[in-house]
Amino acid sequence: MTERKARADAARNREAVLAAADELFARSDSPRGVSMEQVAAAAGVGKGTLFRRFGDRNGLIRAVFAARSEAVRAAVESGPPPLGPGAPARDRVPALLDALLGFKLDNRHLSVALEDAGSGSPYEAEYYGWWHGVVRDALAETDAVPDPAFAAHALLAAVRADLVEHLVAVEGLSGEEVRGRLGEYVGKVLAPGTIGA
Amino acid sequence: MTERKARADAARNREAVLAAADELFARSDSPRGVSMEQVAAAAGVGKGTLFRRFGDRNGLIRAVFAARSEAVRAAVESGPPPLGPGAPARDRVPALLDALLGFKLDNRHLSVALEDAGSGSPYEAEYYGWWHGVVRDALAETDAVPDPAFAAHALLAAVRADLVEHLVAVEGLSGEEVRGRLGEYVGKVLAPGTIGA
DNA sequence: TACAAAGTGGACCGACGGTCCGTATCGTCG
DNA sequence: CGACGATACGGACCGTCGGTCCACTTTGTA
Repeated sequence: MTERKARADAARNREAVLAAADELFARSDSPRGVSMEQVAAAAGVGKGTLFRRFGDRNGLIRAVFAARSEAVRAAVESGPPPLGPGAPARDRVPALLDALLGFKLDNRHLSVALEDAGSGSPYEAEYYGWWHGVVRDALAETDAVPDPAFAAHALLAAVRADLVEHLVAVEGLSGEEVRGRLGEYVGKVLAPGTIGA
Repeated sequence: MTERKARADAARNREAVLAAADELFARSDSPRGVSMEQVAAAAGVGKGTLFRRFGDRNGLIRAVFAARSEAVRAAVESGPPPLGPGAPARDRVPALLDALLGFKLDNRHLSVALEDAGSGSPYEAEYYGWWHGVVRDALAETDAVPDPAFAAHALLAAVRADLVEHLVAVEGLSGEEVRGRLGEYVGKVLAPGTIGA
């Protein structure tokens, strides 16, 4: 029964890796540009350690991403309205999407890395299911849309990391401009009006 | 000035490669599962030939994709309404998206391969720009939406290959169900109603 | 202090994308 | 028809990367 205490160096290394990876992904232009070996080196850790802790490349990316998104998640789950629970759904849906967009803008490279198909479908990632659930439920409350589950998918697709990246990097929109466009679009989807065919 | 005639074997090989790749991508579950070497072998061709003709893996995928989508493209550019030109924009937008969705349903694996971030952003692919232009212009005619360019991006995002794949393979929807959901959603976006906040 | 569990790191492996170049094939022209 | 140059071929070869493995070190316990 006496359980051994977790080793201190393990935790320290975990943090070091997370920090190093975060840094590297943020710096690099393409997610593919950062190799596991680089991350290991930057963290001052052996490759073996890295794989032991995170399983594979994907696991590492997910872990970094999870750490980064802690704050938004908390804000959505227990923060003040309209982002947090309690606000009228009509206000909350745009707030949710705006928050997610903001996060992707702030963590573009990391998000692209996560959504890279090479890392398995983004739709399998735990974070996606979570967002989808939140948006779907809020959407359902509004009655604005015939199929909240599908609409949630469609709206979330509008803030896909590579699309955001494209809008900013290629089309030259500023973050604020993208937010504005998205807000209008979401407004249109939520607008009262003919439903169905 | 007398130009040499192109060699016959070159053209033949090109077709063989295209066919083999098409076949392999369709069969394989994950695009990553098909290697250039496999394609070369299946086409009865050396690896060097393959890279010479298509530049790199990406080029090959794009070429296969282009060949496959010839038909839809023609239907959109010069086919009968509502898919082809001439139909009222309000009818054409749903038709366009439905056609694109249908294509992705029929060529799921290939589409996933093309949109794989490893193959550069899908937004850089020539085919995306083309679709975006068509949808944007049709959308602009409807006056249903404040920013046709953004709305086109958002609507196209709703039929991203990996999302479609997820809906079918994980959520278990049939192709027809997805079409129905998408149709409703597009209808909502196009519906007359409050614009903006 | 001694001992074992937990953790470490880097050599190693197989696979893959991409290059290179000696060789075979095709079209042309005398 | 024969020979020649351009063109294309193909597979050996290379560098890199994700992932594995295991001899060795560190940590906590008694």
